[in-house]
Amino acid sequence: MSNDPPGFELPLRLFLGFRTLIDALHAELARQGHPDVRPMHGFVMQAIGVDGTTAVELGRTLGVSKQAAGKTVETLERLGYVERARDPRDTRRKIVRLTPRGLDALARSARIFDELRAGWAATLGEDRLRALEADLRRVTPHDAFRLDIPGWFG
Amino acid sequence: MSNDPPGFELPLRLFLGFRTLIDALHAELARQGHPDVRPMHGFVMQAIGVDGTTAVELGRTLGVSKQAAGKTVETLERLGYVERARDPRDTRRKIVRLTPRGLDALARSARIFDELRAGWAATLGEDRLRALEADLRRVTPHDAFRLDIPGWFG
DNA sequence: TCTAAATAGTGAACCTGGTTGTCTATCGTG
DNA sequence: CACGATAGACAACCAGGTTCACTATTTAGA
Repeated sequence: MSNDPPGFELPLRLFLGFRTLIDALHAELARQGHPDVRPMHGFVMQAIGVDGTTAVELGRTLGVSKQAAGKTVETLERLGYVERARDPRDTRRKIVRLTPRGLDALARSARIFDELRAGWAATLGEDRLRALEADLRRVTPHDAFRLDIPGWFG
Repeated sequence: MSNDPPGFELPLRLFLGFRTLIDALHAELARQGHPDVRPMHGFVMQAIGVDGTTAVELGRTLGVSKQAAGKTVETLERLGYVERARDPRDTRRKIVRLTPRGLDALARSARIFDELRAGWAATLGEDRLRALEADLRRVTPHDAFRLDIPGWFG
């Protein structure tokens, strides 16, 4: 295997690919009226989803403590992307829901991601891109949406 | 293109692939006597390199302020992975060098990354993996080592 | 040559996002 | 109906990032 690329290139390229897409997404999102949504906020809003959730549940989804989830929700609330309301069936709970602005950001993100993917397809060819996605599916955990991105660094 | 996978899967898979490798690396690194080196430290040590560097230079390489670079060097120093010494030709500068322990961690990382890549090659086939790497090279910035990973989140 | 600009490092104050521990209010069950 | 489990909030702390300000040294130019 002495002719193989060094192993460290693989994680590097994966990360650069990820970063490239996320940076492009947020540049475009800023252009479309969402300049202050940070990469992490996108993932959090995705995790909140259109049906809403609670801080505890969100923390579990994202793999962080409920307090950390609560703090992030607070900042998202300050930015106008989510709102909280008491659950009438269980007054301990506070349902976190996306505001129209939050839903707009989410919808735009989905469209922009599709466009970015189309850009890659134009460069690589649709078949190569599909192969790339298929290969990645084989070497990554199957339950896609458990990213617990926040804070896994450090 | 209505039959294409949704665009958001691509960044997700790239990130999961990256994360999978990094997590595996650090699990193995911990097993091999380096339990307290964090993912970010690995990138920083890689950026320091075998020849050493300075805080300012390191900051530029990593895309963070010199103060931030300095702080990270401090913690790495506390952990015994780097040491600092004044540059005799320019007494303003302090050269940051990897200690033997730092070099050991770096060497082990390289070997483990190679092994992890071999694992992917066993799953996907060497040709598919090479194709994946080649495709990623085409859609990511060419100058590989400018990751400025620290803090690009948030 | 000598002064002024540029550079290296450091410290302080602050921000974000993470942690754990503690506390209260509410729910649900034995 | 009392007690354990759960939801949320608050505090103290940590890591790593930022900017601003400052000192010490080097370098370049009038």
